[in-house]
Amino acid sequence: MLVRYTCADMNELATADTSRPVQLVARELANSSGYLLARLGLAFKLQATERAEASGFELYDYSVLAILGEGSRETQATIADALTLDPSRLVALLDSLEERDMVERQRDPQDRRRHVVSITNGGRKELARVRAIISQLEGEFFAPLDSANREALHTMLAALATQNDPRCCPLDDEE
Amino acid sequence: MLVRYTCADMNELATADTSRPVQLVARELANSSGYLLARLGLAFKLQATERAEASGFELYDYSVLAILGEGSRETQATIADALTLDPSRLVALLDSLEERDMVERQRDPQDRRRHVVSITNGGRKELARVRAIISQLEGEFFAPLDSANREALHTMLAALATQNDPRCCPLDDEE
DNA sequence: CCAAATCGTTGATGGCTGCAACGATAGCAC
DNA sequence: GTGCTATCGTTGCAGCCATCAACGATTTGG
Repeated sequence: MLVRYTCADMNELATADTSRPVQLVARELANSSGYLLARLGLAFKLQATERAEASGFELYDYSVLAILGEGSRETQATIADALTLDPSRLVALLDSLEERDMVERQRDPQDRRRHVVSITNGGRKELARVRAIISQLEGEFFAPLDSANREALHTMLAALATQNDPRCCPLDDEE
Repeated sequence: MLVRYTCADMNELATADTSRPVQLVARELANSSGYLLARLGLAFKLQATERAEASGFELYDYSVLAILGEGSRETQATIADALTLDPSRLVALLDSLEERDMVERQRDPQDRRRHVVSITNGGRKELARVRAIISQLEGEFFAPLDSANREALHTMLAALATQNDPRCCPLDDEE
């Protein structure tokens, strides 16, 4: 149940290599929803990374900005936890975002160990930009499904996430 | 659009950390089917890895055995290509599998540069074992969906794969 | 006032990925 | 037949990233 995927592969996929008759994975694997989930998820992430970086973003920037866009979080640890990200990795991300004036770190006067992180106006503008990029990608990626099916798919994914990745879906959610 | 996930995280997820009120990701992200796809795919892969390794397998072993289980491939390159895997990485995998007498490498008499790789009887038995493990995981992972929905989901994933990851789904496929 | 815990940060370490180079072999041109 | 080039599997190397430990600053609790 492998999922590796490289940027080179994405290019290869893009340029549609017709010289060799694309090698197929075992039907046994293609028949596994879990396997498809893993490969599609990785494919989506790589395309998102590609497009985001083409626009000067790191993909993780989007996750962070999206979270802050819905309200400041009390501590950096909460952000890292939501994203299942090592706190030390978050430091570099915030440094980068702060340099570009997209977020602000302020000492919490209540507890001076903490940094309250919040998004800036500039950050909101940039957030809108990346959001549009990702949104566009999503439109292309899910193009094979009509609107009703897309909604059905999302509902099912949310149900799976509720059990398998609670950080994503607590209870309810709607498109 | 981040997807990182560690084994530690999986444990954390397993032990159901109730001390802290699980931090949620932004609704904006949870509402993105692509984001859910990425996170669920990674979650599934990690759980699969965990269980496979608990039984003495490397997860990639399963991919390789599954492919060979449906017929020998002419060259190692075709296997690597199907799995979107660097040929050099495949070498180590096959070495390991060959040591454990699960696969055989034979020089192709037609073209002595090539190795024809095939699965052994022992390999078939081990393949059945891992298959059972993964199958069980899949049952648990997709438990939130009833049988009809699971089938619908698989059909949709297959449709997406046809466009976004042709190596998985050429045209038709059925559970 | 002291000890232990927490928060953000830095630094080091190990593992993995992807790439380049190599020997062996085949195909092709002449 | 003889080079030249391409292909195949393999090996070795080098960069990158995740993970973990440690540290200063600060808070909490006894």
